[in-house]
Amino acid sequence: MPRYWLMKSEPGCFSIDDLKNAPGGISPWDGVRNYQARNFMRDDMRAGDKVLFYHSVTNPGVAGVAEVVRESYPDHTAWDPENNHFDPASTPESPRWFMVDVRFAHAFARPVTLREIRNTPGLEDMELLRKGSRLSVMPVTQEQFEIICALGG
DNA sequence: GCCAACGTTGGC
DNA sequence: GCCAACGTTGGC
Repeated sequence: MPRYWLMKSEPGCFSIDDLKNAPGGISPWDGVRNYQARNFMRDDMRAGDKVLFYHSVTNPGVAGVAEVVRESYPDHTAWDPENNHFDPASTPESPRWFMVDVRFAHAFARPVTLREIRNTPGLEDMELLRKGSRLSVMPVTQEQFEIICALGG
């Protein structure tokens, strides 16, 4: 049974086009430094799960769809002092942060904006819309996933 | 265990 | 740039 997620990224940092242009359209989803988001990736994501790729900050909205192709493994960027997401508390012997690999599936012809999500019946319960929500990795229902794909064309 | 201070996220 | 909301840290 495939399952469904929404993952946020600032397009200035990593956009859906960056994923599309990565080798094989595959990239690690690194840099997550929030325990709840980490737990979703580490404990619950399975290869084959579908992902709504959400662009935050600049024209916030869902830009397209990706798929989980590798289940969780340690996020080595946490071990690199030169990396923005360096965390000295994480070590190769005892990794604190984990990531998955995702593969580009497709980009929506028309991004589904946050405003549109807010105004579409059937999407009002999305975690994304919860006031103050900052989760960067969150589950969505199959119904929510399909409504957004239909809006995206 | 409490909670104030701080840094970050992210919409607008 | 502003600021509300949140998560983490660290003193006590």
